[in-house]
Amino acid sequence: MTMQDQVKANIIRGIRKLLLNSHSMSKAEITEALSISFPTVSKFIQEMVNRGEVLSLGLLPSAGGRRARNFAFNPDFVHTLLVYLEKEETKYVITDAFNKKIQEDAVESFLKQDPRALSAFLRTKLIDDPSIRTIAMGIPGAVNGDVISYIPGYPLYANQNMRDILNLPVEIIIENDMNAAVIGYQNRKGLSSDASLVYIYMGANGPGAGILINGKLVKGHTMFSGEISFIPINDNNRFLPESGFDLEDERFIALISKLIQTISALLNPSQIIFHQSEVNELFLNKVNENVRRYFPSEHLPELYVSDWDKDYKEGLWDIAKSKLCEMSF
Amino acid sequence: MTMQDQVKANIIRGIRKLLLNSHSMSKAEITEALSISFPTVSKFIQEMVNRGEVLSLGLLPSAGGRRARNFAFNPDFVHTLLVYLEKEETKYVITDAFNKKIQEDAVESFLKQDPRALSAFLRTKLIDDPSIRTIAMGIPGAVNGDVISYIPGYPLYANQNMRDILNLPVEIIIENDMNAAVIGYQNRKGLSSDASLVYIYMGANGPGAGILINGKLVKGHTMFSGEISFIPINDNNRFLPESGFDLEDERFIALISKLIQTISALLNPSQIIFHQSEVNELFLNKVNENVRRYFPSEHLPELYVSDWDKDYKEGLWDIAKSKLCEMSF
DNA sequence: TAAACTTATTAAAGTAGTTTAATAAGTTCA
DNA sequence: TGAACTTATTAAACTACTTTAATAAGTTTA
Repeated sequence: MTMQDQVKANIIRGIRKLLLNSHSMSKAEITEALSISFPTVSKFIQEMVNRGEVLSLGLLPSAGGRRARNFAFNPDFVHTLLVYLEKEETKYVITDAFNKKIQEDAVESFLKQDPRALSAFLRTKLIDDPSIRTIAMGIPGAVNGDVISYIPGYPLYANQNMRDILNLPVEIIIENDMNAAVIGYQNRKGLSSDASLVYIYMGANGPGAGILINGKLVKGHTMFSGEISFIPINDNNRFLPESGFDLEDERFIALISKLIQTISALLNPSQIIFHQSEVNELFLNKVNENVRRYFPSEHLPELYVSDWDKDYKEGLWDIAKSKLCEMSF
Repeated sequence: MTMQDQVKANIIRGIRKLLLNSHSMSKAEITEALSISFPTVSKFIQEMVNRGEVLSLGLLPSAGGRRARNFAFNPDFVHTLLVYLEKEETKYVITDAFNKKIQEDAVESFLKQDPRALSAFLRTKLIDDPSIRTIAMGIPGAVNGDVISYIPGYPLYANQNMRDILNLPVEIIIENDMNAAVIGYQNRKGLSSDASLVYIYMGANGPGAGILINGKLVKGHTMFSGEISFIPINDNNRFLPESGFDLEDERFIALISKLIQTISALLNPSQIIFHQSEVNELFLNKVNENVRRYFPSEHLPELYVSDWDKDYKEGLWDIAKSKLCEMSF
């Protein structure tokens, strides 16, 4: 990719990102936001209008002079198919360019079946809605590029290159569910793009964490990061609540306290987030108080509860949206 | 900074980086390495030669056709003053553009004195060698931009903006010593620019770690990352070897094993590095064997010993070199 | 040893974003 | 209500990197 192709790609990505994150904008606003010249914005917007990607929305109220023309991303220029592969069921959502639901449903879990069954199912969705240009999938396993490198319990998906095996005529993006959730949280809360966050999920199949450092996902050398059940907090050299998830139990409080202390000492993130169905404010207050006895409080992260499902849903969309900004139409 | 200024800065940075990392290069080699056109390289090299930044070194042997002209960065175009602020003494090195030592000495520690004493000292060095354009300082404390945000034991330096208080007519860069060491290690070993490494130092004043994730230093929300003494491995909710640093002692082996297990479970780095004066191969083998009992061995990092002093020295230079590539002359 | 081939460099034409000037379309105020 | 001002858009001149062509300076081979 030559240097001016990169410049061009940068401009298009910038314009798309702005338009996808706001209802509508004028050329002057885009010029200002991207620090590029008005004529350049004008040229690119014209091209985007020509190919139906951007809609010209008429005139904005005057700001003291000639009224500016208003532009918005065409919601139906591209649709996205978001697929959530879960143990009990496979959820999917078809959304427009602004993440507005067009169709939503849950079907039998494909994780227990051959991936080709999933491929066939997705193909029917692509035929029903030819506007779909991207499929983003969330997976309860480790992802390395297009490959599922580790997915306990679902051998049919282990070490599969999903792009190859699904073999569909659209962009395929896969991501680990915890990683998607932490990205979703970051965006839902409007946190900075270089945030450092750790999202903790106790889960039925053992705990896990999604880790974002300097705004980038921490995947690890062998895609094994965030496997907090292997932190040797208990006597058995693991981190697993033998006492169960009893929010009143002192032992459970001590366990989570040590986890937080460990993460804080090593990474010093600004926030640690828990699933709202797993902990409550009272519990976190107790934990917070407990950790302060052993750790300087000015360096402790904020402890928050959040809605994991919402964060996960949003996160997968954010990942798809980033891809959308990169695509060429 | 407008878009084409960025393009220009990118090109200059690219050329400098190449020339500073190789003895000499032809224009064609630079063209190839940077994916920019020959005439553009030619233009920039010409400018750099004109201002004395680059030397024209004559003709290379023929590769089957017309012989190419050979270019190299002028070693004496800029000198750098590297300052290592340590407890017992302050070391400094003046180096040329290829990190060749021009002058080296150790003087009384400035950490116990007012920073203005350091300023006066550095000023004499700048007068002695007017080629010095950058001062890079390594500090046993947390650094946030130009500010020393935390430095136990040296209250005169705490919360000082070093750029302001030193008030010198050159670029000032400060970095934590552990962070510099991990960068130095990365470069000395020629590791990839997105490596994930943890450098562990037991130290006299308590242990610390320099953490590099996806090629970026992890500094933490309040510059408190890597404070591994606060990891609650012992019963007292800390990580401090009560048994002393006895490499034969089972308790010490267990302690380090748990530290490695913790780091691996959370971050899954490719390497964990120890100081060669603190551990030995035999000890690390024992630790490695120990961790494998509780942690999947395919996800364990490689354990290495390295020369901390060399890594630190090299790291501070690498940081200064990066700055040098950004500067305008 | 001269024609054919290779590689490096320079020159000229092409492409794409920026800057500046001109024009269009509003608002404000005497 | 029209002169002065404000903001948006378009047009033209400018700048800078790329591409292609021409030239320079070697090597190889019949």
